[in-house]
Amino acid sequence: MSATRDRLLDAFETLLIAHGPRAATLDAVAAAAEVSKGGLLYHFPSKAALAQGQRERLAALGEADAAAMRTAPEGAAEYYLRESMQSGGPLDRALVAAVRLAEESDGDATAVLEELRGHWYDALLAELGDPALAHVVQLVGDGMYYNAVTGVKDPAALDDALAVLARLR
Amino acid sequence: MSATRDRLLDAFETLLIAHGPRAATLDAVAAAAEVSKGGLLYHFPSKAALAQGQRERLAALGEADAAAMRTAPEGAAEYYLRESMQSGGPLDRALVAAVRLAEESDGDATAVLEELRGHWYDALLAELGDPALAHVVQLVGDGMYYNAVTGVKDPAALDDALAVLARLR
DNA sequence: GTCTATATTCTGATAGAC
DNA sequence: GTCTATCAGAATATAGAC
Repeated sequence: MSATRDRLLDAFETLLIAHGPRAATLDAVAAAAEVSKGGLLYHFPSKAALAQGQRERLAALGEADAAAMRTAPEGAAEYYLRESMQSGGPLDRALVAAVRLAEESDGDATAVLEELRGHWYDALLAELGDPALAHVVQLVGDGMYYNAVTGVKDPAALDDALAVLARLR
Repeated sequence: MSATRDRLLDAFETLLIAHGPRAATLDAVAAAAEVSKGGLLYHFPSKAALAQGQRERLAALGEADAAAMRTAPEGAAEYYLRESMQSGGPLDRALVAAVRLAEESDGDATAVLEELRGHWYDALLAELGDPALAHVVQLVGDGMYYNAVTGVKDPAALDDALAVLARLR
């Protein structure tokens, strides 16, 4: 993996997260990665290729995370909720960036998000044993993400979610 | 309220929902509303003015909805969860459009979303009486929205959420 | 209130030098 | 692998006619 290639993906994600798809232009990405536009287009021949590179990065990080859930000492559910709140890590960044791209109607990004959702649900179900409960825990995590994505602050979310979860099992 | 003005806001929301902020150009909005670009710019002198018009529409619809929650026969929580799943109504459209705009930075859209969130939470708390539970119900609703916004299908969400909610009270 | 025409800047992409 | 130069088309916005 080329270092420049990774810098370009980092810059692309940073712009998507901070200012949305409209700001994530080839010009802006190249400038943020301190490369010329020509340099960018050597690694990613088109904007679609850049988006695809981002999706591949997310898929790799997401699958690793689903595996980590299953062996987490605090259990898959708590690991998942904690992860949903946490902001700024590589997975979180890749996920928020992909959500921004998904809004551009690209069915490809939605497909990756949907597949990862399935992996996370399976890990939750393996721990909790209850499909409806696993589903609701996942929705709570989704809700935390939703707020993070829209910029809404909700600091008490994790504590309240864990408290209610404790009452349910 | 001018009819053309409303048609322009409708077209703006439709484009934001279907294809994201990049597709919601002045040209495209004007064409979808069957008005010329000059006609659009008479009603909304800039793109920022168009976005502001959309935020005002959302604020009005959202406040009316929070009031409706408090008098809903099935109770505020069920009303809220059902509303979060429902797709295509005026409030739903305005909300999804505002989320897309919120990503373009501009704290203004986030401020409206945050304020509406507060109204909905107050209505949930008034029915449920339990802050942590009200918070979790809201997060589940947020989660349903998150999936709707990213295009992920999750048809069983409402039934599972209502089943788990029944166990909690 | 709505239109057409135009100015200006931005955006994605190509070509070719180094 | 990276750069500069350049192009065609799109985007926001203005001016002025009707």
